[in-house]
Amino acid sequence: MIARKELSMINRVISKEEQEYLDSYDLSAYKQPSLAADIAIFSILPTDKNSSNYRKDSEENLNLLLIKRGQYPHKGEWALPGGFCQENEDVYESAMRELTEETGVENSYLKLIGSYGAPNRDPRGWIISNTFLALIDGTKQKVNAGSDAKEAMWFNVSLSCISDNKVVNENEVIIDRQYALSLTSNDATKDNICLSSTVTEHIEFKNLHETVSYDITGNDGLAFDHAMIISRAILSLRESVESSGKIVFDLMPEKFTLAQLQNAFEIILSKPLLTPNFRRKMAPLVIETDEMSDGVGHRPAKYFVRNIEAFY
Amino acid sequence: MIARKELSMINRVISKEEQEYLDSYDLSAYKQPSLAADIAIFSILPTDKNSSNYRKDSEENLNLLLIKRGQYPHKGEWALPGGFCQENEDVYESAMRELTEETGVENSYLKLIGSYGAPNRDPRGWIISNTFLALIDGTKQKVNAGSDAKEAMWFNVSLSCISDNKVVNENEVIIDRQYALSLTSNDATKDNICLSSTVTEHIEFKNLHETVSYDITGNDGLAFDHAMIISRAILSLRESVESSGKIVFDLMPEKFTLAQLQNAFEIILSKPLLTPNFRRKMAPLVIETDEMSDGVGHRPAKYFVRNIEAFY
DNA sequence: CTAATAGTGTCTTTTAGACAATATTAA
DNA sequence: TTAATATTGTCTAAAAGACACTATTAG
Repeated sequence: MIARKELSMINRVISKEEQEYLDSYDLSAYKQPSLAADIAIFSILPTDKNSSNYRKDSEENLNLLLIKRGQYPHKGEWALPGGFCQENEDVYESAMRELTEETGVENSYLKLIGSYGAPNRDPRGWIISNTFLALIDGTKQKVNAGSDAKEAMWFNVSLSCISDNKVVNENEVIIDRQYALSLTSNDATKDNICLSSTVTEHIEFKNLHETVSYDITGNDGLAFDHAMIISRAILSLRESVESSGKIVFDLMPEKFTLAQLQNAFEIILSKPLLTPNFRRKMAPLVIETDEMSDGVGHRPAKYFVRNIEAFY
Repeated sequence: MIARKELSMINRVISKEEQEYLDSYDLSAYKQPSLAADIAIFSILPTDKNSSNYRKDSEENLNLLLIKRGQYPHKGEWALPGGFCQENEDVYESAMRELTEETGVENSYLKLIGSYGAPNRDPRGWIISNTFLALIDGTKQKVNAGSDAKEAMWFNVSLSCISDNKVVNENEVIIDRQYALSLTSNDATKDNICLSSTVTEHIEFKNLHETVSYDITGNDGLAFDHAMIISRAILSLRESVESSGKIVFDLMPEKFTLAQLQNAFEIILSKPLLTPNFRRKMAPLVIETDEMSDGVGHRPAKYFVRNIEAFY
């Protein structure tokens, strides 16, 4: 829900002395990096396999958009959509531009969640990636809306903690967690593609301060350090939803049922919620319409829209 | 509390074909920016004026560290500490390096909060600033610990909303807010320095999506777009504290009284809290020591330390 | 003693959790 | 009718808000 654009009108008189300084100033005296914007674009989509039971709703899942690299490095591997930041734009604009190119979506929730610049992360050289979390309405997206021939695909994504080790000493805590990241292609027309990775999280609290580091300890099919970036994007998404929940609406179409909304919460938080309590909590944030779902093989549900006044 | 360091060990076999591709690849074919890390370093410090009343505790305030620019551009104006990212480090490391240089503090809470790259933000050229929020224990810091002769100073900082306009149409919300940012030097030995700025926040919800932009509409004494960056850092700090509160402990020394802790919350949230309720909420996060404050002109207070187990 | 701050007890209100029960649809 | 999902009601438990009250210190 937060797409940011910064404008600073700094009207300043530049003296002759300052102009001379500026004219002789050489930014490239220090080596400059390339700056990329990489985006973890999530949406909620139905899984491919339809249940044979006409009564059952089709299952939904968290999906992430990846692009198959057509060129070195990491040719043939799957990577987050992204691109280099250009001189006439800030990095939010780069991210939004890439997002529109890949999905056809003009606006979306877009939030800066990290910056990655480990010296060896890209064999082409010094490339820093500012990474973004984007959430889009799954019914709106059109993969490969852009004209370029990149192969883009939605993947069912899941991140689960497979080991969690905590050691508490006096005034000191060390936590090691391993996460299994798993991605499977959500497209029946093509062969099933499975990508996976193991990411280790190391948290150290010592001398009154916390240090967190991440490491890729296993990787199958994901380019660069993207397995780590994706894992952290998912953790960041969960955190955001836990702390307010309002961003979940960015995954919804204009009109949605409360079951759809609840489903989205459950998918992101990886835990079931009690329906009556969920509805009670959402009540002030939505407005009932007079439309109903139909042809669903069971009792139809009311469609709701956001109650935007309650958001501000 | 979160200082991040990323390590990705990507062990990959590079084919001859790929090596040839890499050898001929020229990153500088596209223009490259300079990347800077700028840090909003906050701490809570006593205000300069001591009350004449021996019973009263000295007042405390939120303080921000600024550096007087000794060179063009914006020579003589005050700016956030920061510096260019170097090739052997990621931008978190640049931020931490700058922080240590300026304050002598080795570890601190450090969080990426934004990226600024408007084309005209720096007259020297294309400089992108990844900005960080840092919180340090005010009793530990030593301004100008580094050897360079930069003039660094703590400023009492306050951000207040001076106008708030909301228009709700059908499916559309437009909000315009003006914030007054005010900074006054916290150093009795020098002349009183007052910096101020007006920053406008524009929020638009339209076509199911939110767009937020910020603009500097008045500025006295602050360099570049730093008035906006500072304002947003303060808003970001408030948001973090509202959503969990745990980061407030990063502003505390090892041992602190509950009144000190409550004071920090009140300063950041700009609102008074009810003491009994505050103590009840903090109880699981702290451990009582057997030390007490003394010589305070009134009933002494117990010192507490963090209960680190409750944080994880 | 007094002003100032430290610390406790308890009542009320709000919010969250659990679960039973009823309602409606397509086949 | 039935299996599936939609929707409501209500009881209980926990958390948050409000405020009266007692405790301790330096001067």
